[in-house]
Amino acid sequence: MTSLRARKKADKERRILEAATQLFREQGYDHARMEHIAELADVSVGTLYNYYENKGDILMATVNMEVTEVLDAGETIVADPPFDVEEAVHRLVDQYYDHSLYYLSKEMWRAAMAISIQQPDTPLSKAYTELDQRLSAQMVRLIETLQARRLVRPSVSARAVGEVLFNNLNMMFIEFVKDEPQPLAVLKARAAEQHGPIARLIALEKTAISTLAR
Amino acid sequence: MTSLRARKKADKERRILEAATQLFREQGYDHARMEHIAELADVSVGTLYNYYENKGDILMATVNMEVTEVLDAGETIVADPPFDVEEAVHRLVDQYYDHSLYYLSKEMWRAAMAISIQQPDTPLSKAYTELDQRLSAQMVRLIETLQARRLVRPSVSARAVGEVLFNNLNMMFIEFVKDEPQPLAVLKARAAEQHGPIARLIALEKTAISTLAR
DNA sequence: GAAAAAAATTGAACGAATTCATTTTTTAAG
DNA sequence: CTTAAAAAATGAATTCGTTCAATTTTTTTC
Repeated sequence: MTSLRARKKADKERRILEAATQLFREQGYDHARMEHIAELADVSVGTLYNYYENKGDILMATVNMEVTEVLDAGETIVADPPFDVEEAVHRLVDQYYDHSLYYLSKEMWRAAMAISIQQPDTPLSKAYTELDQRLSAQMVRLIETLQARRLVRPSVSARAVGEVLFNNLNMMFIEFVKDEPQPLAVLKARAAEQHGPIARLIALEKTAISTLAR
Repeated sequence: MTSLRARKKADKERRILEAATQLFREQGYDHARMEHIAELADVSVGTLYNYYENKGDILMATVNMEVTEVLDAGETIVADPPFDVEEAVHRLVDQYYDHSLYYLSKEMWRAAMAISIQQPDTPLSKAYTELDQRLSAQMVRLIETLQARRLVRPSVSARAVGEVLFNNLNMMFIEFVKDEPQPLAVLKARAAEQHGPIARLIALEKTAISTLAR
């Protein structure tokens, strides 16, 4: 049987995360006060620190849940991608992007990315970095799958191309969250402009080489 | 004639920047205390804030000087690149990387990148972002130059490929500074692994297509 | 079920960046 | 050269995240 202590603990951890996430969304990560989070979660400020290392850690817990969802959603596409390289890459990329602002604001993403860079050795930052690596691996697998289906030239290094594409979409996402007014549609359009030419470079089609389009 | 006031001001700004940079290098950005910087620069703490918006702003001033140097150094390579795509890309990338740790520690880079993401609208963060865009444009120009010399397929979009390569090297640099023990040589080797295949994809040579090597 | 041990909670105290009312210095006006 | 206005400098007060000694709650032991 789960002890009273264990139950209380799980309950409090959930309450803290919910309270914090609510405030982060409503007021932004920076404006949210630890005191206020504690109040909402019905614990003392000191208790917050028994559950999370610091304020950023609470944010990272939320962000990691979000990224995990994105990863799962991506799996569906990799399992059965469209029969066209450019189309397949766009589908995966757009799904990442569409998911990204569902739970988290740009300001929350900015804070999370800053934390993952500045404090890379905390457990939840490491978890975040690992999730990123799994997203990258997912893109690599997409290219591999397309290659197995003879849509991508066999001579291409799926690993290199997949990782480069991922790093590119990731960097573009950073620019996107830095630019508060930039709409999602603009991000997608810009990403498409860059991934399109790469996709056509690696595509294996009769028309591929003659239409290595600009 | 420059007024007494203007001279004093310029002198103080320089003193503050030097003091701060020294402490950031010696003790790390995080451990350096504003009080200590003020003391070294021979001004009061309050005065620091008449010259820079906040602690991060002082760091960004140093970092921007560094990036400006990298940009200038890169110009030399773009003006007269090696007659081989892969070689040319590696030269530029390696020069970026070699320069990066000359004045700034990994810890300083981490802080600077975190700041540029989290506070993207301060003047010096915007300047940093603009410098980054100019580095990206430099890579695009390298590809264009190679294309003009018939080393890169004319059908390739220099813009797309250049930007993708830059975003990739930038993202790899972020991973590098996050990973304190990773040596520069490993960063370069990993970057080469990814840029090599891309370079060979866009290279225009008799042997190009048959050696689209993995 | 009482006592001891372990775990969890608490909030006041601390540390460090930042702010701001006051004072000092420099420039401009007469 | 005085004096008023403007600019710059100052450091004490404020803010907010984080720490930690003391207290309370839960579990274990006998």
